[in-house]
Amino acid sequence: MRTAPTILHLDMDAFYASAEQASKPSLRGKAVVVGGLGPRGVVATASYEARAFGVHSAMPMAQARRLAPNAAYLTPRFTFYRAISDQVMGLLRDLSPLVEPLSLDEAFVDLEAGDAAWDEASARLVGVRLRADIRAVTALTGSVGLAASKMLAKIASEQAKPDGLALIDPGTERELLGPMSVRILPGVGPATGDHLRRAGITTVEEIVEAGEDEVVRLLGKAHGHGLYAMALARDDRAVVAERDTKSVSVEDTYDVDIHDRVRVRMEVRRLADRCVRRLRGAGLSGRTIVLKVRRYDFSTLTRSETLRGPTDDPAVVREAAGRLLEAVDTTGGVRLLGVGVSGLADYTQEDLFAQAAGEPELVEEETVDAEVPVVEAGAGAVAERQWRAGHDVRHAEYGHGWVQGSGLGRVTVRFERPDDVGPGRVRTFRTDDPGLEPAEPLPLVSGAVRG
DNA sequence: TCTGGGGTCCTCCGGCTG
DNA sequence: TCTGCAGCCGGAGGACCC
Repeated sequence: MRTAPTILHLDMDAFYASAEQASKPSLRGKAVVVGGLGPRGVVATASYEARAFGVHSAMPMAQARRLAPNAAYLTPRFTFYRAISDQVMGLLRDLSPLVEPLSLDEAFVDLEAGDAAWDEASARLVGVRLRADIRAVTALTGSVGLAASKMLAKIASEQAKPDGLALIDPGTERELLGPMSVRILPGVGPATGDHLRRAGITTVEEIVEAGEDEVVRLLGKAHGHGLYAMALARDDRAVVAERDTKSVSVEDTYDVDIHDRVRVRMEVRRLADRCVRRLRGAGLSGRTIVLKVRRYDFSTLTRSETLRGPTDDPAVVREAAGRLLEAVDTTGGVRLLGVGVSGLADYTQEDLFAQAAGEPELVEEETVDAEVPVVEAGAGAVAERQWRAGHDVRHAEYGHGWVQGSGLGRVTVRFERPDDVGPGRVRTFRTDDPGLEPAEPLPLVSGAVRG
């Protein structure tokens, strides 16, 4: 275990919501909630203003709306966030070749491996500069944690939030961790937390006091030994730059439970196709096909089948998923269906498509990029354009703006750009207004290159 | 109140095989 | 040929993370 605080953890502050606020001046300083807007959506990110009302990640959207009825509610724009994330990850890779992204908004960096820092003073300097660079390039803020291990660097960045930097001095770890809740330790979620609490253990200190044997008895071997070591601030997990994908899956939660068996079969086929498209996109194939079903009562079951060899043939995956479905009782209705492939191998089989005799080829999804407003054929002869809330548009006369809302043949647009100082003006159009068209997001910092 | 989507890892169980 | 056993693999589910 190293002795200098040269592991850096970066966590962008309320990332999706902050990106939306940076992109839309009228939302700055306001409660913003990003997540699924359907009846079964959950919150992905809430701005700090929304958190003041008690809104937080993973909360059902309906509950968020009761707590913060006046907040702005937006669907996520992952393509936009990914572009910003690429810029941030680029800054991290300038520091070291050992960068381990955990998600779009979080990463570990091994500063020693990049010769970027070797002691407390140099690490702190790197952190300060990094935060300034992130702000200059993206107009967003990130919090930085510095420590001698991944676990402690992550705890430090948590303490630094929002918009701060914290460094844990080597030698002070045990003292710092002791009084903290067991939930601070990686791998302790609600279930393990409850388990420990029933045994009278609520703080990190109490894990140490209970002793390794007792913790192993309570939680099992792998988890117990690991957790006891973490409680002693022992964590020598390395920063790993490249991780192989182990599985690829897609799933959909339906606004209304599906009861019709024919419809269920159709959805499973569609999901199988989508999954294969992702699989092939990543240049992979896999041996094990997994079907996931969440029933009306939220009970979830998975059924899997392992093939003789890896496949990326849509017909094979469709058939396997279909077979698995036949063994599942869906009377009562299903709220979620999913199809996944694991046991991955590093190749695709172009020619196998030809073998799917009589089977329809991969059907292109009606919306390839669901984040872009699309022209969709409606039930009638007249095509009606769908404008998604929060997405960028351009109007021939008024310029760049974003969709505030749409319905009943009308779409309301606020015309503003990221570099505007105050909120822009609002106009309402017919949804088929010929002057209105979808647009790409503008860079948050003028002059900055978007990825 | 009513619970997303995409992952990873661990545990347990049962069957197969040498 | 039967039995016991160890080890591996597949399948299912749970917990956790962002």
